Parts: sequence; structure tokens; C-alpha cells
Amino acid sequence: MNVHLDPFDPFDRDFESIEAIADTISQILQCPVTIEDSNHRLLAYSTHAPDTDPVRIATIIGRRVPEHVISMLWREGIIEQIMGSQVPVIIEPIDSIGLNRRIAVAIRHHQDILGYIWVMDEHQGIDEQGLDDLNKASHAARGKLLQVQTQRRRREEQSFEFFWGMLTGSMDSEHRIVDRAHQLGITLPKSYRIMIIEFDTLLNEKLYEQVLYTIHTAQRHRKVLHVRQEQRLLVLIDATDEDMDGHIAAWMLLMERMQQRFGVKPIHLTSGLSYSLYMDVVKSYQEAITVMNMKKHLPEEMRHLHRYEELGWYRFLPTMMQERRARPMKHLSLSKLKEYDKEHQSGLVSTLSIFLQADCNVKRAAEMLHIHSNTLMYRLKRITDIGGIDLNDMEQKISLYLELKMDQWQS
Amino acid sequence: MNVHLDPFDPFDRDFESIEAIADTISQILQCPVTIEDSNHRLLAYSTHAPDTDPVRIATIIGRRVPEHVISMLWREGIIEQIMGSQVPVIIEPIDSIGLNRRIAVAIRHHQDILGYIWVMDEHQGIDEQGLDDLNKASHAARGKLLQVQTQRRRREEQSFEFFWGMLTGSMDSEHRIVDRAHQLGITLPKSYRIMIIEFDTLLNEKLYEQVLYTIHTAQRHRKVLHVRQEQRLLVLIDATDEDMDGHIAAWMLLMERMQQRFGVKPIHLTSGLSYSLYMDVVKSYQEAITVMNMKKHLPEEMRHLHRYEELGWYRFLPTMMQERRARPMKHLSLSKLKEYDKEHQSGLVSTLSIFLQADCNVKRAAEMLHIHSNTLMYRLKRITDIGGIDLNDMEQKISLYLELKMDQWQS
DNA sequence: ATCCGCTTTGTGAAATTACACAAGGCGGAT
DNA sequence: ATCCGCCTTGTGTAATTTCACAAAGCGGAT
Repeated sequence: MNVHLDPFDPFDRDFESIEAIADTISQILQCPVTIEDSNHRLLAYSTHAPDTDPVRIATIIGRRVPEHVISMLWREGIIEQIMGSQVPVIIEPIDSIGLNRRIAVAIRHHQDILGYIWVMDEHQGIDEQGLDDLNKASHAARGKLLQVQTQRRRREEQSFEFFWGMLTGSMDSEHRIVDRAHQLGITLPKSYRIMIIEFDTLLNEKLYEQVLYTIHTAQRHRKVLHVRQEQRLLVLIDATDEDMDGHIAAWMLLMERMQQRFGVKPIHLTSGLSYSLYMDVVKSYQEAITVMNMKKHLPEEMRHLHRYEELGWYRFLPTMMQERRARPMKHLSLSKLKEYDKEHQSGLVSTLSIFLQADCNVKRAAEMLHIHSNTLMYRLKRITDIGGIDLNDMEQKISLYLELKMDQWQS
Repeated sequence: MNVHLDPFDPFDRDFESIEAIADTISQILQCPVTIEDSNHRLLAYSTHAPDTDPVRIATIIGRRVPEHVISMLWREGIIEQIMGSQVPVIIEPIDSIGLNRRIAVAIRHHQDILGYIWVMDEHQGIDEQGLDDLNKASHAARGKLLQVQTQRRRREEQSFEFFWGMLTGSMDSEHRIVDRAHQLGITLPKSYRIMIIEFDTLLNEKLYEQVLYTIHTAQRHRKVLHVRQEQRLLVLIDATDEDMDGHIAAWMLLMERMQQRFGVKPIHLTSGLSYSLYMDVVKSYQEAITVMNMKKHLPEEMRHLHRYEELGWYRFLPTMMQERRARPMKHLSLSKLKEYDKEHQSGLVSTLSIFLQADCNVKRAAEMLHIHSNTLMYRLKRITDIGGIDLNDMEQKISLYLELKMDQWQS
């Protein structure tokens, strides 16, 4: 049912806009068309569409492809197929999400994917010639998308600079920050936090793109600003609603997805406190860093914690460590035990540590150590004898506990 | 047996030195003579002494009156008698300390006592005329002693300035400090500490003199430098031997004596760590201040502690408080308990505090609280319910313990 | 007065824990 | 090989702790 009869290439001309390209494709193929950027954000869609499916409606309304659709397309391997193919790909309908039959082609520039053209082809009216036209259209769209991309890149550069300025505390006043945000067209939330996502490898250009792709396609989270730093991604997120537990959980899920799709593995995810003054970005950032360090030094204790406010008394550890470094004083009892341990390979210190962690419950501690409780009793007696420790004295136990935690941090 | 026959006053002339005065008195009275300053330090003694007692020998050898002699003289009220009397005072022999009969007169300038003249009068050979001569001698000595005093005052001024410079960290290098000490004739010990003695009243000129008198007459302690500051006396003491426990104990005793003699009551006595570099005076001073603050905020816990190294984990408290003030985050469980306490006047928080201090031993804590142990059990159940606290979790208990200590500090 | 929730104290049974003692393993020194 | 100090495990008993329940006091509300 195609209506082009002459060998003349309808896409060999300058289009004034991406919308014009979409409309042209739609006219030629007589099908609804949408054009997206690389993050599945809507760039243009054909008007006068004869009929359209729920997914297309949702995409146009939300100005991006719905998250669950992207998820499904990934799960079915369709996105990878499109990204890997130089020619249009036919996608069979997926009724469960209301997706009709369509044809998709990637818009590329060398290796990079700039976006996608989607054509709804419910009645399978597109023939070989149509696919060829679509291919030509994708070439024609490249120029326009490159423009969009460079524009976005420029804006991103500026936002990076702005964000770094806040992170390093080099912005000198609150209203300067707000003004600058306004200038850049960034709407700052009432309340925010700084979040750090650390990966197991250096975030090179490609990985970075992939990470951002994952984040961008999940519209659930409002990520206002972000910047990359070696193995880390620093993000300023909206903290206005303050269902932070759910918030973090959602991000964790996102990280999981990232690993599934690209094999990029975020190892840690931490966040500072929430603030409303943007002069406090430095503070929130420092807090996130503190949590990050804590996770590295005390992985066991920090296993399920991500936010600074969850640290409990551990938030005092860094400053305590500082104090200890400034005035190194060895704990008399502990150093005696350590000495004994060194001479007799006898793990009294670790026994003590676990005993304390088990709330001084002999039974529990013995189980944790996989030893008989009388063995533990014996060791405890040795500990009290050698170290001159009274295990019925809270003061001493606190002292030991803190000291042990600090030792653990340093090792 | 006196040998002056003419009414001519032998003390109505200029003496070239204090020794000359001592010799002149000795010649006239035919007795051994010693002249001391107000702190019982030897200034001069007559030569050609016919006979002399153990105390005099010890005084001359040690260049000061032995401590136990001064103690005895105070105990017998003799020093006070001499200080209060305008005329020579006869002191009967005290055999237990080897003190023969002697006559003493204070050298005074207006109200101030500049020193003392002591005359050994074993054979009671001094008559009215002799006492009168002694009086005249004391007037004659005044000028010389004033010279000595002003000299000492000048040197003290300089040492104050020097010490303050170190305390405030305004000395810029180690060798500058050592040079300056050399210049002032101060021999700095290899290792030192800063000690703070705080009194219950402002240290006015008079009290200050009395305090110094007590310290000076106790030669046991080597006090190198000192300076007064409102209610405090700051002292740099020799820490080379490092029998600090005994050292502090001795100072405590000294303080006791001070109270007995003058009613000046030192309330706190604290010391920083010992250092050997004199650039570290600031540190030791800061540490002493820290201990002082600690004693004020947590008197119970610090009752028997004086030195920074005895603080144990408490040395982290100030920096923890700082952190807490920087980021005020209320402890969820504790604030619930506090709220409940406020509504029901039910001391759950204090119960918890004591329970923790009693090492979570129900029996012990119940005794401390003067309640039945089941009452405590009941309250503990309420605490776990209301505060959502698991009292079998060391982490939580540590958190609570630290938080409670910080609360206590702030209140 | 009466009720009700909160608290304290007392009692006794059940569970847990501490402790003394015995037996044996392990490794280094003689 | 033998001894010895150090460590581990097992057993049984004594002591302690925990817990459920009863009784009753107290203060505020109805």
C-alpha cells in the first residue's frame, strides 16, 4: 500500500525539524511514527495518526517510553537486537503490555546510537521498499539528532560545572546558586540529598553512558544533577517526599538492572543527610563520603546501611579516629592481650571482640565462634587474667568495644 | 655575754651584701645566724659558727629549710607567730626534728614579709639588748631583701611571659624556646606536663602568694614554670621520672596543706600528657583543660581521675559532642522514652542509664535504684516496648550509652 | 465512690548460666 | 620418650536469672 512510485529519495533533503522527519516517514509508510533519543525520550511523533496503541499513547503523554515497556523490551532482547542491527527490526506484538506490531531502526553515528525511529505497523503493510525507506530516514535523522545531542552535551557540561561548584563549596552564596540553577533551566527541589554510587571499575565514557541510560529510563527517580568522578557517580536527588527507605531500595533495584543489562556493577551506594539550603551540598556530600568510607572499613557492620542517618553511633568513628591518631595511646589491657596473642597464636582479642558483639552472652558467642561454651569461659578467664579486664564493668567494655572497632577500621 | 658596750647602732650603715648582715649579727650576738626569704629559701648564713644543729646543717646543704621542719613549725603555730609579731620570737627547742632553741624575727616591708632572720641561741645568751639588736638588724636587712625581691619579681615577670608564650602557642620554634629558657636561667626538664590547679575563688595577689608559698616550701615537686589565670594556676612540672600516680598524689596532699594553712581550697587538679618537645606545651595544656571540663561535666565519672591518659574512652567525648552539635540528630528510641517520661513522670531514661552502668545486671541495678528487681524488670520491659529497644543488642546499648553520656554532659 | 491504667512488690517454678572438676589433645622443651 | 603448660570438651551441680502471675497501691477520670 506504499505510495511512492518514483526512485526519487524523499529523505535526501534538509528537514527543518525532527517532527518534519517523523511526518514524512508517516506519510510515506502510512503508519504512526515516533522518534526517540538514545534514552527513549520522545523527540518527535507523527500527527494525523490513523490509529495507535496504548504504549504509543503513554509514550506521547509521558514524553518518554514507559519504564515497564523498556524493561520488557530488554528482557526480550529486543533493545539489544535493535542496537546491534544496521537495518530495521520487526517487533512482533506483545499483548501483555499493549504493544502492537512495530518496526524499529536505530539512528547511529559511527558506533554511537543517537536514537530510534519506531513505526507502528499493525497490519503488516510495510514491504522491503518501506524498510529501505526507513533506513534512509534514519540516516536523514542523524544530522538533527546530532544537533540535539551536542546541545544536550553543552547543557550537561554546564550542569557538571555547576554541580562541582556546589560539591566543592566554591559557590559563595545561596542566592547565587539558585540564580545559576534558574539560568541553566534546572529546577532545584525544596529538599535534596547527595548520593554516591561507586562502581567496581573506572567509569569510562561508555559505561557512563550505560549507567545514565539506566537511570534515565527509570523515571521513578528524580535525579536533578549528576557528575562522574573516576569510579563514582555523584547524584543530587530530590528528598522532598522523604520516603527514603523506599527511595534507596528503588535505586538498589536500578543498580541491579544495570548489572543485568550491561554487567556494570555498582558496589556501594550511599547518601548524606537531606538539606534544603544549597550551601549545604558540601555537607551532604561529605556525609555520603563518610558512609562510603565506613562501608569499606566496616563492611559487616554497614552491610544494610546506606544513609548517613542510619550510621548510629558509628558517625562518631571518623572523628574518634582523628583524635586517636593525634594522640596515640595504647589501651593497656588490649595491648597485653595482643602481645599474648602474638606469642601464643591464641586469638584472645578476636574472642573478646565476638564476645562483646554477642552482648556478652556466653552461649551466643560460643556458637558464633563454633566452640564449646566452656572453652569460651576458659578463654574469658584468660582474658580477664592477662588483660586485667573486668568483664562485669560496662565502662571497660565500652572502652574495649570502641577500641576494637577503631582497630578494625584501621586494619 | 654580749660584747657591745657603746650606744652606737652597728646596723645603721650600708651593707655590701646580705651575708655581711648575717655575719654582723653573728658577731654581735655570738650565735650562728641564717637569713631566709619569705619562702624559707636560704639567702645567707653566718660563717665561723661555733656550733650548729642538724636543722641548720640541712638548711645550708639544701639551700632551704627542710620541708618537714616547716611543716612542724606550722603545726606548732610558730610560723604564724613570727609572721604576726613585730618583735623577735623565741622558739623553744624541738628535739624530735633536731631543732635547737632559736630566736626568729620577720623582715617586713609594710604588711609584706620579705624574709626571716634566725638566730641559734642554744645557751640562752641573748638578752633584751640582743633582741633589740636583732630587731634593728631586721630593719637593716629590709633594703637588701627588697632588692632581692624586685629582682626575683622581674625574673618572674619574664618567666610568666615566657610561659604564656608557650601555652598560647605563640613561640614559633623549638630552639627559640630552648634559647629563651637558657637566657632566663630556666633549666627545662627532658619531659614535662602541664598541670592546672583550679581554686574555688579568684586567685588574688595574697592568695597567689600563699599558694606559691606552699608549693615553694615543698621541695619534693619540681615546678619549673607557673602562671596564674583567674581561678587557676597553670604549672609546668617535671615529668621525667614518670611516677605520675605518686606525683599527683603528692600534689593533692600539698593542696590539702594549702587548705589547712590558708583556707584556700583547690577544687580540681588536672594534667595533660607528658611531652618532651616544648612546642607541645599547647597540646598538654589543651589536654589538661579537657580533663578539667570533663571533671565539671561528669563529676561522678571523673571523681578519681586527674590525668589525660586516665580518661579512657572519655577522651573522645568532646570531639563527639562537636560532631553532635554540628549535625543534631535525635536518637529515635531515646526521644520516645524522654517523651514518655515527660508525660508520665516516669524516669525510664534514668532507669535505663543506671541499668547500663550496672552492666545490665538486673540485681545490681535494682539495688542501685533502691527498687525491687521485678520492678526493674517491669520497667525494662516498658523501655523495650516504648523505645523499641532490644537490650540484648550490644550495638544498641553502645549507642544508648554514648548518647546518654552526651546528654549528661550537656545538662 | 468506682473504674481503669500504670506501677510496685512478692512468690515460686522454669530456664539459664556459672563453675568446679575430669579427661584428653597438642606442641615445644628436655 | 616424657614432661609440662596450654587449650578444648564434657559432665554435673549450684547459683542465678527470667518469667508468669497474683496482689495491691496510686492517681486521674467518670
